[in-house]
Amino acid sequence: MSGTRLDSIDRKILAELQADGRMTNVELAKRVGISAPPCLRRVRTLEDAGYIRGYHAEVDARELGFEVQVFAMVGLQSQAESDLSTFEERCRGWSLVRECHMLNGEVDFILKCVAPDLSTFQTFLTQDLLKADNVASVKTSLVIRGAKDEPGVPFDILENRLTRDA
Amino acid sequence: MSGTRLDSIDRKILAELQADGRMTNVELAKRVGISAPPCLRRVRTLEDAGYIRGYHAEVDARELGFEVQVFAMVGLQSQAESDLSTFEERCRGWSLVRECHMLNGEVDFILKCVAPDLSTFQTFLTQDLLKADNVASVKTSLVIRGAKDEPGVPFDILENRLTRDA
DNA sequence: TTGATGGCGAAATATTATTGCGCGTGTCTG
DNA sequence: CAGACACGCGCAATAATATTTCGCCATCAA
Repeated sequence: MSGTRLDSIDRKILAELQADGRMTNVELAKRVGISAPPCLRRVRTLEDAGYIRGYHAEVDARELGFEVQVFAMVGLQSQAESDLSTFEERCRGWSLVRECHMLNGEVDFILKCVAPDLSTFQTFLTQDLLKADNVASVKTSLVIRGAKDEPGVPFDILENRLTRDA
Repeated sequence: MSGTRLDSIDRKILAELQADGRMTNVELAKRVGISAPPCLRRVRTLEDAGYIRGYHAEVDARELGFEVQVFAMVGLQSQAESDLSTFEERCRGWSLVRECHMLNGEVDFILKCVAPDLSTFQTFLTQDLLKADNVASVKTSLVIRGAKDEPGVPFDILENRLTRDA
């Protein structure tokens, strides 16, 4: 399944679809240098193998009224596995929390949150996050502005590293 | 242009396309309860108005060999606007840096980085980031595991807040 | 050499996107 | 209060795209 290695065409496909997930299969085929049918087969294979997890429209949060973006560093009282996963489960249930990553170091978790305004976030912070079981400390930092926001894979590096094989 | 307010159908469209950016227009139309032609027109309008910035395949970084994910908190020596934007420009040029946000508080920037392995990241850290002009301090935290990663807009909250109008 | 395997591309078919047009609804205006 | 207008819908027709089918060629192993 995921044991199959990717060749340079597969990587091009992934790079193109990461950049434009709604590209037509004909267009994609043209760009990667093969015809449409095998191109579509490769895409399906990449999807099935889990290289492509899904497709998403990038929606402008600000235009929709989500003006505020906040990073929250969370420290827990207990780092027992069951307590960690309990907290993670909580995070998954909070709509304002868009990302939750467990970290090494002094802080246990970093959360990326969005909110329509500061008071909404403050309410969430005091009523939900700080009151959650096992939460010892929360330090928040407001995002003043974004300079770069391109989640995903740096395919330029991939090509350099793999020029040897395939 | 973006002065036009969205009705509940528009919001449904955005929510659906955020969840599945490759949904066919017929399927989308069915889900939001209108026929295909007006649905497509709405999508185009939303794109042109900037509500939809683009479409992207979600690629599994781990499968592609990017095992390491790191948050880096960066402090600068000077917070003069020109120095800030110089640093931001640098970040845009670094492939390993996928996100760069300016923060309030003690730290000036938070960077989300990916790398194939720890040594690649360490090389980047010491050779590039720490050597960059104006960088005063960098604290890094390795991501141990991800509990939630859904960049985007929490449409469930949007609906609750807007049930009044439209 | 020969048979099996895998991937390609041309052609045919099924889906989907897109355009053009007439209809109904709500609003503004005389 | 009627009529003109603007807006957005949906039907039907057309264009583009996706998807299947099938035969060909290269590679590899026996």
